[in-house]
Amino acid sequence: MPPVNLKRLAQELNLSIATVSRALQDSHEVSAQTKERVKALADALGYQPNAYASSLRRNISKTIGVVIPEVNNHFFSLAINGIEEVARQNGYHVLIYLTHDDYEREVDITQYLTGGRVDGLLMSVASGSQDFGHLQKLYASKPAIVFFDRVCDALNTANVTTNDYESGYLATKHLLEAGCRHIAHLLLSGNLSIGRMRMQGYQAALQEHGLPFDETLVLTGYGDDEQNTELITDLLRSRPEIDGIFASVERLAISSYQACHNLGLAIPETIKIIGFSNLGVASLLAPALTTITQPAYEIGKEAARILLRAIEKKKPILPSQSLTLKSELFARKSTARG
Amino acid sequence: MPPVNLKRLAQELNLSIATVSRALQDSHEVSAQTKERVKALADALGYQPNAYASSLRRNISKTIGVVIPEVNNHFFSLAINGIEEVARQNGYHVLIYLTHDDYEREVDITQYLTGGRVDGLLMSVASGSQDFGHLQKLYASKPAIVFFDRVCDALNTANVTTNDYESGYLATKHLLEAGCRHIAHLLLSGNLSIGRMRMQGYQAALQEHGLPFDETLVLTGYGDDEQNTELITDLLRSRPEIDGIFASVERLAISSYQACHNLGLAIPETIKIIGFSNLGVASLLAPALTTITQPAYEIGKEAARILLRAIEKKKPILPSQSLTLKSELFARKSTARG
DNA sequence: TTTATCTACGTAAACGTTTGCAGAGGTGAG
DNA sequence: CTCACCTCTGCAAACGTTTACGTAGATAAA
Repeated sequence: MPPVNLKRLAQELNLSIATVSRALQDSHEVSAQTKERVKALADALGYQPNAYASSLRRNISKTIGVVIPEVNNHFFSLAINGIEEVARQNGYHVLIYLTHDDYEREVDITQYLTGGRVDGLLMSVASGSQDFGHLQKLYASKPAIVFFDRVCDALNTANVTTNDYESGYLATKHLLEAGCRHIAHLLLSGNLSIGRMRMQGYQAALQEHGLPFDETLVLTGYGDDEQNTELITDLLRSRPEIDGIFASVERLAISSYQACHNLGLAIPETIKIIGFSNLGVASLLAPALTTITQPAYEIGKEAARILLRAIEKKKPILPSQSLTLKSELFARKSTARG
Repeated sequence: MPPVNLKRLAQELNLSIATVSRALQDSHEVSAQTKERVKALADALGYQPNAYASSLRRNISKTIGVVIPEVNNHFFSLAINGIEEVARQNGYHVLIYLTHDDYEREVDITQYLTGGRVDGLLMSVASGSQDFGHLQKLYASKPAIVFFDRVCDALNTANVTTNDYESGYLATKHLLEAGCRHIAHLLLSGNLSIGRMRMQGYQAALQEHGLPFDETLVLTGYGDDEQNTELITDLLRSRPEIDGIFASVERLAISSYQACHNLGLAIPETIKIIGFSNLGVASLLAPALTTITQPAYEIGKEAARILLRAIEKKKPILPSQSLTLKSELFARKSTARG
């Protein structure tokens, strides 16, 4: 059985390939009658245009790439949800790449993507990244890029983030008002602007309460959860005065719980914990975890919208299109006053 | 600046396009010296082959599609992790599509995919699907398909699943041995073989303990979590004799917790709960949730391996290549003896 | 009548790659 | 010297689309 492509349709209808192609695109250059005939046969034979031929010819792939550290994380999975939603509504396909917070992988991936495979890119930078040379190369090579959450300041494009400074400030203030005086701050990387912002909020709140900023209370975690639990356990053991933890990442909040369990520290009596998290079951934890929750789904949607709009209009993305959404603080048991 | 493609390289090197193409593929038909020259320039100019031209010509896209109900679910996000891992190692790209357990969307998506956009497909069927006509059409249209977890028996291909009958049996038995006598079973769809298997295991365990199978204790949930919580709350209110819940899906286990909280039912004292789940924080819940945990990451990896092997060898996938991995039961507080 | 305009279709080139075939030049055997 | 063979390279077609351009016929304006 011959494949069902334009040529096949054209032959069966005694038309030229051009006319068939135009008919399927509802071109005004084709008579209504012919359009009918073409569409009827196309439906009957189940014609599906060859995406690669079309992409090649038009230099448009109707595909976007999503490059993120991990997917097994509520923030990112919700973001993907939003991205996929918007993409689908606009007839775009979504390619997914995971960096596992590894710099090397991120470099590899960005290289694949310079081939025009995608029309645009949504990205959240790996915490392990130090320089952004690979991103600049990628940026120069064409596709529109929008960063979300973990942004890269070095590129002249739009970012979709949350009010990280304010959130860091409020989280810390929340702990202070609950009575904490020695607050540890856990984060993944000091290189990312997102981490710096939260850190600055943390410092501002401390200062406002007349407390010194103690560098040794800042812990930078790795990718591996067990390793992080280990690190946090060590920190808590060696610094028994710590009475509050501000975790900048969901995973570190969980590891903190584990560490406290290990050491038999009572939450919130002897130590209070607040963390960035999109964990749906935060309220069901023992004890319920106080969270700063980012609107992950909306972030994904907005980032995708900015990207697709730029692609469709063939206009470059301007930093002025950046968006800042608000996170929300849900006070729960883990930071209740002793 | 002219684009950097084969033509450009050929011109600068005074070679033909054909020779350049062959050189980059390490063809034995090109002299070592020429290969060197070509590769050097390609590197220098940052040449990236046009994926669409290549796909068009070779009729191979080096891309697989992943069609799943949702991504905000630990089982699927871990599976994606495994899939992406294997795909990347083999130079494949991963397109992702979410059905949100909606039949219509699944039909739409399968239609996109009949265009030769992907070389193969990994799929977990939407719980809302009733007939599989769309899948049969898709199957007929070419690409290799491997189902995982939520399989479609109607197609003559390989499935990667877990020991669902056994798991359903063991979960129920676990509750029975903990003292439960009125066990509700929550699931998403009775149409999927996976649901039927677990249900049969549930029934077998009941029978073994001389207990009758009570249809009214079986609850079929929807997509929306709040709605499910509502349903479960109603069930528990109207049937106070229920002293055990076997949730066939992570989300239903969580909703069960919510329902118990709403009603002030003590877990595990008055009611015990076990659920299929890949929730990392299961042990941190109040109380810690007894789970049957599927090896989601391995499932993703194995499914991807079977698929890619078939693609590379251009051989059809046989049902005999199906794999059954083992789930593990983690007994925790939520099913402890009163 | 001629000329212009419009409609509906066809011709052919182009997108960038891969690959069958041919051929030029060199080497070795008879 | 001839013939065969091997090495390296080029020519050109093909993959399935899209689209600039051309054109035949019809209609309308002059």
